Amino acid sequence: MSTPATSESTDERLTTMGLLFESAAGLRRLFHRQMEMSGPTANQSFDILIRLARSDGGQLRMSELATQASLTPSGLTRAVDRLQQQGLVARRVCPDDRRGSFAQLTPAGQALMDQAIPAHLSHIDEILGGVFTPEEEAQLASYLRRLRDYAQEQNRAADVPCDEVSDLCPTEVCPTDS
Amino acid sequence: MSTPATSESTDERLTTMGLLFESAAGLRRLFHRQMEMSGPTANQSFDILIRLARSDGGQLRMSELATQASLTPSGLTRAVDRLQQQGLVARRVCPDDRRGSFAQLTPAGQALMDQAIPAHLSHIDEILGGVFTPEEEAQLASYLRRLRDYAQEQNRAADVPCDEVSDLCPTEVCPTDS
DNA sequence: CCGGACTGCTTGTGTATGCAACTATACCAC
DNA sequence: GTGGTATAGTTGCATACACAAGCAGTCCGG
Repeated sequence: MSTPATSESTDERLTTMGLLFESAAGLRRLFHRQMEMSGPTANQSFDILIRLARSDGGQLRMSELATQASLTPSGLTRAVDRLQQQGLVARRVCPDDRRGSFAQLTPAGQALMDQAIPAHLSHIDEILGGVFTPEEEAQLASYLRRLRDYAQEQNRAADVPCDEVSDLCPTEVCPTDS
Repeated sequence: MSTPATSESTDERLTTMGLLFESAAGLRRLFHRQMEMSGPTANQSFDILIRLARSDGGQLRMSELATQASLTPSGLTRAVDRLQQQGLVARRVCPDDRRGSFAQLTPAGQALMDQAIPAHLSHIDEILGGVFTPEEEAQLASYLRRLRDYAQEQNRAADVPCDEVSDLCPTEVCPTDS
């Protein structure tokens, strides 16, 4: 709202958004190549596996994993199906809530990640280290975090048509967790 | 196992990369919603249409458009097929090179974009204006541009395996195992 | 307890995409 | 010209994803 739609400034902003999508797509492809080289680790499955590997006990609730991986519940179900077929993860029923499931790395999955993650990390190091100074890197991360949080919040608000867009949702809460 | 831990700095970098993908995915969803609201304009087709709208004469070579939209030639062919079916773009044979095609906005496509772009721009303004100061915004754009250019360069280099790598790839053909 | 609303995940279906193979045109050496 | 190679785009096929509907388990007010 801060800026009226002067065609020049909005044009810059359009470009900025384009840069975000293009850089993400470009890096995704880059990682995709590198993965294929270093093993049969499926492309986008890696995103899921690495989040499990970084989680305590190598497990995560399906819904949490879906959020982290930017997938819908449906998409995550299929993705975990595939990984399960490959023997890399297993489903564990959540003892506290029997509706829920954990996805958990199997020993094979853990071993695969132990082998694959270092290459990935050094690839990332190469990219970020080659393009940014440490300060720039930190700043970029901060900017991106703001964008992500903003988008997440907006998306969540849109998902819950609850009492709707809060024009009049004063102290009344849509008390999302966290 | 519980701590695959390499180092902490690489862990931060992993997070930074994650933030890039998450923010892009989150914003993509956000735009997707907004588009559905304001018209039948297909989600990802918008990305193609807007690039045509911003190009001289509302037309672009297929290959150029594919690069800009982060699509493979195949993906772009289908996407343009769909838009053509909807009457929003047309294919024009390139007079200089009869292998090539232009994708060009039809009057209907132009009209649709004239109507749809302002809403999109104000949505972008709302996001960027709400999250960043102008200086931050400019800096973010600069960072993202570096990333995009790096990724594009690397991907292009990888597409042409034998020219650049020939140092270590003597007379033997690049051994694509499998 | 009992019924209804809600939540977490899965399944049915359609679609967008990538890769590999193919066609048609262009370019180059001779 | 003719043949070989490179380039622009398209097609066959497989896959990954989203949306909507469905199902089981949970929670809550009586």
